[in-house]
Amino acid sequence: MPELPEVETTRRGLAKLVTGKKIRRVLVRERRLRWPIPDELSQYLVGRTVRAVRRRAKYLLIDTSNGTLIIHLGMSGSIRHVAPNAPVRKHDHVDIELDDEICLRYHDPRRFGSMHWTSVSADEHFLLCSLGPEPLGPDFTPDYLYGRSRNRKIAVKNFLMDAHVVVGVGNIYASEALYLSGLSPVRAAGQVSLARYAKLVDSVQQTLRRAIKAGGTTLRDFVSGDGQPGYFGQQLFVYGKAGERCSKCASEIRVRTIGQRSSYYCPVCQR
DNA sequence: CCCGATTCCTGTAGGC
DNA sequence: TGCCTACAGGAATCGG
Repeated sequence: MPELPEVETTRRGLAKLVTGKKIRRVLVRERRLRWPIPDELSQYLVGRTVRAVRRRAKYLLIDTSNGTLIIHLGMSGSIRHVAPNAPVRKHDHVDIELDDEICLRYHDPRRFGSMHWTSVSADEHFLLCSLGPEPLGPDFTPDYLYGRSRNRKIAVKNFLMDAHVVVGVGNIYASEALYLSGLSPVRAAGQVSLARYAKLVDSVQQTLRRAIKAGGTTLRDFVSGDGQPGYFGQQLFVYGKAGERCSKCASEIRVRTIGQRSSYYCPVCQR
């Protein structure tokens, strides 16, 4: 699924392709995504020029002269650059055609993605206004995590995956980062020391940076390529490796369900 | 406020 | 070989 690295790769590809271009036509084949695509989407977009393509959390923000299109790729969404008459595949839900015969095609089998329109600052949109800091930004600090976690009884893994705490840390990266920092995924968030949170911040950033680097080589230009997710190629320490040996202590890696999600961990290294 | 459970959806993997 | 079921996951929302 598109993780932060895939979304960022998509953003870079889109920015290069559509900045400064005028939107000529919008075709919605299936409006039932995570939220219904607004009926007026075409009215909002057609005739407008793309000013910039930004990212906030896993949201793509396409700024035009009169507002912003907010796109989430959900679990299975992708945006590809195709020829205007390219054959339509199953689950090709939306086309956005721009100058120079550029056609952006939104494809999403599971329809967990979404498209919203806002005519004011996207940061004020209800989906974005209460999001936590970017994990690779200056506000994601040990002090911040420590402060937010006091008196919280929630498992530290769920805490880390809460987008109101910090954005962009999905199930895979949460398992990996907790392993790197030697923290048990089930430990209460409020019972983790400042020093441990410092280690965790470092681990999250290291994990994401490595994934972005892998995404950068595997995905190159997600918009014009096949949109193959890149995280498969990256080095995973524990995720999906139940029964295999821990690379530090050779204990057997375990899997258990925490907050309705599979969590992989080393029972010896993580306390 | 806090937290766990439920929900959306379909492709894929595993079992028999 | 083929059918059937379980599972995966982001994030809003519901219920206690």
